[in-house]
Amino acid sequence: MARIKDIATQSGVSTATVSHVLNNTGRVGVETREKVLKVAAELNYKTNKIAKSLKTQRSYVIGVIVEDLTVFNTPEICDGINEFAEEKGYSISLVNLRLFKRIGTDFTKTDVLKEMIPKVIDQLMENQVEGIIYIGNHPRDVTEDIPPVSVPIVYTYCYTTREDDCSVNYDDKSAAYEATKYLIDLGHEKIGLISGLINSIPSHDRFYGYQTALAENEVLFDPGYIRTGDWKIDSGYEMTKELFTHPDPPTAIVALNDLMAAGAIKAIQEMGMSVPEDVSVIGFDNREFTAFYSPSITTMAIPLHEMGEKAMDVLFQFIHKTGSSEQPNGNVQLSCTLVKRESVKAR
Amino acid sequence: MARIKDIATQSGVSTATVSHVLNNTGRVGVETREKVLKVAAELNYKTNKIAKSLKTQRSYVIGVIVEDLTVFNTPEICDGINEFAEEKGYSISLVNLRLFKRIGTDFTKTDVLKEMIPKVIDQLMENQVEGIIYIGNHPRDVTEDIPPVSVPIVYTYCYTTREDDCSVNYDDKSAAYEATKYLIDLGHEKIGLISGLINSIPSHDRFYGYQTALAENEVLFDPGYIRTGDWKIDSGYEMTKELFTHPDPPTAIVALNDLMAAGAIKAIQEMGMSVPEDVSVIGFDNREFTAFYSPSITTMAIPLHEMGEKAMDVLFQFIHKTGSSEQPNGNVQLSCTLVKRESVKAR
DNA sequence: CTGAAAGCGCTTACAG
DNA sequence: CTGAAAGCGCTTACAG
Repeated sequence: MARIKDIATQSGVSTATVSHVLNNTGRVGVETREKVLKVAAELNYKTNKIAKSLKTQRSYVIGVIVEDLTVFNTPEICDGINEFAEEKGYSISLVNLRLFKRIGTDFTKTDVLKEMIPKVIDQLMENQVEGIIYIGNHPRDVTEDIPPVSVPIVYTYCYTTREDDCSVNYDDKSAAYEATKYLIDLGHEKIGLISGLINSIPSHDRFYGYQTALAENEVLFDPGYIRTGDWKIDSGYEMTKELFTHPDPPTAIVALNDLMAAGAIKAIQEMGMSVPEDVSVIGFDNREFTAFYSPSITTMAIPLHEMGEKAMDVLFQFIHKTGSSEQPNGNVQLSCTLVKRESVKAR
Repeated sequence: MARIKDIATQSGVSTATVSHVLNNTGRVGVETREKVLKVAAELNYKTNKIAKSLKTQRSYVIGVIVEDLTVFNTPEICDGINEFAEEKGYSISLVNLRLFKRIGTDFTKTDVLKEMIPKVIDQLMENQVEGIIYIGNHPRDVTEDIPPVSVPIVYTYCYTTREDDCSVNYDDKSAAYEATKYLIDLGHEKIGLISGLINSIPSHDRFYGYQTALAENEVLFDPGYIRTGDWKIDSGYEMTKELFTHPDPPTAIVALNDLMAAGAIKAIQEMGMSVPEDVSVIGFDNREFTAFYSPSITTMAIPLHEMGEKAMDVLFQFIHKTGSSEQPNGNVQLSCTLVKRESVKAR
């Protein structure tokens, strides 16, 4: 590998001058400049960024910690980070906790997390990252799991209550409101809701959005239309069967994720009814399969790509501390988008 | 950030000695050692790996170039790389070409690739990566798209004909053979095949596997049972309808990917038949949705995780050049696994 | 067992 | 406009 010193000797100037022409800093005579550039090209010179980083104390790398790369939300968030980082000239050091494979979806097992996180943060710090983005698998408070860090850290698809730290998420309440409102506007008044696990924040917020939509549009709230699932397909199936024991069964169902929506559709079809002719079903997450399902499933798309971009944007602002007062903080919320497909029909 | 020099002054020894105790190199007196360790802990010392790398000329980082992180195969391959890299103490610098978003699935537009690849490889080289793994989106020859690199590079989910370079892939022929054989063993003799685009290597190899299975089991090959789709769901639907214009229509269909299998199921159901009661359907890829589909789809799982691990393993061997003769090379092929679900039934 | 010194490949005041 | 020199934070022969 050619070094600056090689260019210097071959072009008969000092390393200082070579550095200046390579970085366009300082005034260098035009012929000196050309000579140096020519030699650099001949030698196929590539900057040693390790050396440069050491001297300048800037690495231009950010650490991205993902709880699990193979969970559906993560690649697209990462993609957004990549896009923005590429623009800004940052490299990504990726750490994959592989959490799902290690502990499944049981986030009460945070001892595993508590043990891993400090280690991977240390690693990242040793590699001199300028900031960290932490991508969760499920929206929840991770403040207890993640120790304070001496570089900026922004959380996405999870959040922190730590002051000065920033998270970027999506707006669950509005999303559920919009989904419910969509059904109401289509003439539905008996709208079943299949919630996820009750101890989860999305379940709470989405339920709130559902209720608000009913209230604001003067549709009576009937607790008999509410069931609690566990996010898995089978619970959507079972809760739907239960919903249809109601004397005046729903004409539409909002499932709080796509898997339960698929379960709901299966149950409805099994009961001899058809989606959307007899019952409309709407999901949440816009998982890939919803487009392939038969019928294709109307669902709320989470702005994953935008969350990644925004997270990187916020991190970038932290790193380059723009005017002290404009410092971003708290929880940024991006909007979801309704993706209309075949599983919903006007009443 | 505390430096070795800080530890040295505070514990009254030289930086050389501090370095020795921190790295367990050289003999250091036990009380000196303890003193140094104590001070290091007090100062919350973290190695500056940038400085260490510069001196030792080893970065312990490998570059992972993915054609598109959001395409289904990529996260799981990455996950395998992560697992192995973590064990071996390597960091991952992730570069996402975002190819699908840039050019879709038209790999004839390789000019975009040809322009991007040298750039990202240069970046990686400037960051002093010790090796590179390139993850394709579709099995194809990428030799023309990727210039020679001065560090080891291994390809996965794509391959190269460049000598000394190594690719790791899965065995398409055996996989298709096994899928077809499975149907034959269940008593099927009229087995339709819906191929992907004809210019693709997987289409070729899988067709070969299908034919071999028929031949070896003395099932007559009927070209009337063969249709060519384009990997998309609609083509599976349409080709299935065509297959059923055959005077003696198939009792089972092998679709060369899961999307076309989903299309096939849809078509079969629409024609008033049932899967698997009337027709069995088998897919390829084990996409996530196949488990949620109704009926759930029997399919061939590609060993993505293992491919990632193996790629990292091979790269690791290149980096640490174990005995010259054992150098891995050529195309490593891993086996697929049949995932049995509801869409197939004995005849 | 321990330390002084050189050097990895860069950048950057500073002097001329 | 150009160069000599110091230094970023480490490691590692080498000498003692």
